[in-house]
Amino acid sequence: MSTTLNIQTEIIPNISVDCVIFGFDKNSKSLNVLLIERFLKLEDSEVPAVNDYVLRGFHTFENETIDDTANRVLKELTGLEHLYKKQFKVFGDPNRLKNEKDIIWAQNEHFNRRTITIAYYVLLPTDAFQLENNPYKPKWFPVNQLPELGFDHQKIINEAYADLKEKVLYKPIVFELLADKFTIKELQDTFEAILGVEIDNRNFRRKLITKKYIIALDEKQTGVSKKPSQLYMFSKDVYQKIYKESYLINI
Amino acid sequence: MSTTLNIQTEIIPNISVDCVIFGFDKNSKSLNVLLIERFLKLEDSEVPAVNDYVLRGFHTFENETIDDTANRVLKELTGLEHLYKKQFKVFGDPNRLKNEKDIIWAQNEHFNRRTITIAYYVLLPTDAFQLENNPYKPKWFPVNQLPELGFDHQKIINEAYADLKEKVLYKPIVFELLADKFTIKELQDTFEAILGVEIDNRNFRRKLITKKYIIALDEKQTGVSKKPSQLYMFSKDVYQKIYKESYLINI
DNA sequence: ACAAATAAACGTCTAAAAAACGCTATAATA
DNA sequence: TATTATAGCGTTTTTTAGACGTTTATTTGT
Repeated sequence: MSTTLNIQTEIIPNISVDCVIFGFDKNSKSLNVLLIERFLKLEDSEVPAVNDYVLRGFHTFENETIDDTANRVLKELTGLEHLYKKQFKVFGDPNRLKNEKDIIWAQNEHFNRRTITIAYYVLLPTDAFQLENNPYKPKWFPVNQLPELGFDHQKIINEAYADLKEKVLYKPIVFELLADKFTIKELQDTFEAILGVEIDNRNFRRKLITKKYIIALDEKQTGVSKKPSQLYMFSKDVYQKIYKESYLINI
Repeated sequence: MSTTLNIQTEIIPNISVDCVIFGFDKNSKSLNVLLIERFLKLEDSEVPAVNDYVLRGFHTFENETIDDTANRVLKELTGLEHLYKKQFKVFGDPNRLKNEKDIIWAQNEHFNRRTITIAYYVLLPTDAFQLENNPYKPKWFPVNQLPELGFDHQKIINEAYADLKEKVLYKPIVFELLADKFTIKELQDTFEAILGVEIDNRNFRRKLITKKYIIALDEKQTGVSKKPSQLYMFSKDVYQKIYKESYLINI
């Protein structure tokens, strides 16, 4: 037994945090969501009572901020810290758990029936960490081909995706979905995957390359069987200096 | 005693909803926030122990949605329903109540020390309802000249205002701060008050008038001592048809 | 009845940005 | 050395933003 002081505190039974983890896979050009399996087999039955997918979530501890609960979820699932995350909405409907499976699950886990969950979404490249050896067995699913989801998690993902689609148009958050060094084509692929549109490569390229916060590196892509492309990085510093306030009314 | 069935339920002691009510006063051209007084005089003291202002908030009932808690706050304070409201952030720091007054107040009201509050902001014209006869004695304060505020409410207002400033640039929410019929000048005044900038009247006018969802009415202003201006309305229907997807990447 | 004052409303020009589309360059590999 | 896929540059047209001058409608004072 360790002599380390154990400052573990109680969880708040009616407050949880769920994270919609969006990962962009630049090879398949697909925007994915990370889900874990929810599986329950009752003693008296042959078929599983619950067998679907859910978002990962934790209950908040008494002495913990909401952001730290989200960080805990992310650390546990991805091993990573300091990820871009956006707290976008609270889901607190008294009838959130309405279907049979959710009720069985809640009883089995001794959940509080009226739990409000504070939802975040998170952006990262899918290859930022490895899925193997993770005890939760998380899996990536394309955002438009999700499996059957438990609780109100389909709704949560829909709203996260809607918010992402909106924000990506006027905030520099796409870069969070890519590695530090990226090509203009990858950036375009990311926009296309998120928005579900086609973008003219020539206009997109010109528009982005002329931005002062998109910085060309002294490096080119390697290991490709075509003309290797120029690598770029995004400078948050430069961005913030430029976009102090622009006040272009765009309604 | 009434025979009406009383379906009053318990409150959830650790979950509350606070509303930042923004009102635009087109006469003073000022963006205001509605606050109520927080006053407490302890038996053994001459001077009040607590005497400042706060946002209005309620605890959520066990059988109530979060949105309905917000609606309850708004109804109580303004008498109005169906106001534009945006749930923008949760404030759930374990040390939210840190100064002396907040702790005295919390003890006196038997508040749960770890309460998370779900914050909304609301937009309406200040003349949409009357302040008189309201038992809470709410008062309007210009957003840039707020009095001393209790709890973390200054922080909540700051974040609401920051979110409003951002959203107003690309979502048609200004109209919520004006009456159904408005002049182009009033619209401009509203933008100027929110953003704290000056806008060229001639360019603004041209830009707005050409929008299909800004519809000129067969009416002019009355009771003004200058050339009366044309009244317009905002058509949400037309707006939504046009802006299904515009996908202009504006980073 | 008329002039002065004031804000509404319209117009013109210029520069910048977006959109549409044609074309060339570079590397791997067959 | 030819092929081919993608990277990357260029040109024109259209749209929008920004700066600023002018006219028009109304009330109010004389």
